[in-house]
Amino acid sequence: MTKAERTRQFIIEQTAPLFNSKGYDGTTLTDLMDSTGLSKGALYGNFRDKDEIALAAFQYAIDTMRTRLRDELEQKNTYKKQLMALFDFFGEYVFNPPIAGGCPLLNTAVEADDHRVSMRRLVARELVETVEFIASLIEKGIESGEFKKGTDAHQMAYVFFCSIEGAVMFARAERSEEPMQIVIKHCKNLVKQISN
Amino acid sequence: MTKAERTRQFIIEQTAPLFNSKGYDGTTLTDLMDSTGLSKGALYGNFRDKDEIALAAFQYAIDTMRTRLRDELEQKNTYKKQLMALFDFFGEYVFNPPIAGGCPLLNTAVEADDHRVSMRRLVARELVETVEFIASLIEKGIESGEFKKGTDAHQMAYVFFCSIEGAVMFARAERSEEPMQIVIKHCKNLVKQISN
DNA sequence: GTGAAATTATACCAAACGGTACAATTTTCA
DNA sequence: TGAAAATTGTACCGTTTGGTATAATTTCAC
Repeated sequence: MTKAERTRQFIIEQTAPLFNSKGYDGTTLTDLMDSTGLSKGALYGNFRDKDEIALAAFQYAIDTMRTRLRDELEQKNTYKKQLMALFDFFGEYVFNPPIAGGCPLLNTAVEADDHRVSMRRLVARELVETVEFIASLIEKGIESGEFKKGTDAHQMAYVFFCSIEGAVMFARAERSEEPMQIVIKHCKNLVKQISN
Repeated sequence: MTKAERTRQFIIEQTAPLFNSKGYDGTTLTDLMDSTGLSKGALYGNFRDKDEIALAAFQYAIDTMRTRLRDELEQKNTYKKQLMALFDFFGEYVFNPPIAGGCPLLNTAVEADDHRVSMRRLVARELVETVEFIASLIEKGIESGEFKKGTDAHQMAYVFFCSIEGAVMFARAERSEEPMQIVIKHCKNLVKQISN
C-alpha cells in the first residue's frame, strides 16, 4: 500500500461521518480539511473534486455497514436467528452507528432524490441490493425448511427493510428508542408467523 | 389580508417545494429569488432570514399535506375505510405529492438530524403528532367495534407510519412504485387481521 | 544516499453565499 | 387625492464557497 493509497483511505474514513451527518451540501471543503488535518492541495491531489470524495465516502460507509452486519450474522446457525440478528443490528445502531450520522442509505437517498441524479441511481442500486440480501435470507430459510413454503420472501424483505428505515428516521429525529423497538418487535413477530 | 401578508404567503407557497426538494443547505437565496420573482429586499422585508423562510415553508408543507389527507378521510364512513384511504393517500402521493419533493417530514427529519437542532425538535413533534393521529383512528375503530379489542393502536400506528415513510424513501430513490405497493398491501392486511 | 517522481502546503482565484443600507416605489387610509 | 407608512428593487458588503497554480517537501526505487 503506497503512501497515496493510505492517505486516500484516511481521507475517506475521516470524512465519511461528516458527509453522513451533514449531507453533501452541508459539508464544506473546510470541514474536510479540519476533519483530516490536511490541506486542499493534499485533498485535491488524491481526489478530482468534492463529488469524488463524497462518492468514495458513501461507498466506504455502505461497505462498513455491510461488513459489520455480516459479522453479526455469520455467528448464527439458522436463518431465523440471522434475521433476528439483523433486526437487532439495526436496533443497536440507530444511536450507535458504525458511521456517525445514522444510515448512509437513508441519508443519501433522501438528499440525492430530486437534485443529485447520479448519486440517486447509485443509492437506488444499493437499496435494491440490501433488500435482495434480506430476501435471500428468507428464501434460504424456506429451502432449509425453517420457514413456511408459501412465504413471499421478496415482499417480506421489503416490509422489513422499509419499516426499519422509517424507524431509523423517526427514532433519530425524536431521539427516542421507541419507534425502532416497536418496529423490531413487529418484524420479529412476522418471522415467528412464517416459522415452522 | 394586507399586501404584506399576501406576499408572505406567496413566498411560502413558492419556496416550499424548493426547500422540500433541495433541502435547506441546498436551497440558496438566488433560488428563492428565482422561484418567487422577488428581490432580496422583498424577501428580507417579509422574513428575518433564510431560516425563518425555511421554517414557514416547512409548516406550510405539513399543513398542506394534513389538509389533503383529512379531505380524503372525511369522505369515509368507517375507521377501517379511513385507514385504507390513508394508505392509498401515501401510495398516490409518492410520485405526485402535494408539495414537490416528497414527504416534508421525511426530508426535514433526515436533514435536520445531527446538524440543525431547533428544526429537529420541531419535526420530531410533527412526527409524533402524525403517528398519534393514526393511532387515534385505530382507537376509535376499537371503540366503535370495527377492530378487535386487544389491538395495540399505538404499536400498530408506528408500524404503519414507519413502513410507509421507509417506502417513500425507497420508492422515490428507485423511481419505482413497487416498494410502496408492497408496504401498502402489508398494511392493509394488518388492518384486515385486526378487523372484526 | 541521491535524484526523479509523487505528494503536500501555500497562496491565490472568480463566483456565490447570506445579509444590509437605502433610495425608489406602492399601499394604505384619512 | 395626498401624505405618511409600508414594501420593494438596487447596489453593495464581507465571508465563504469549490477549485487551481505552483513551489516546497516527502516518498521511493535504484
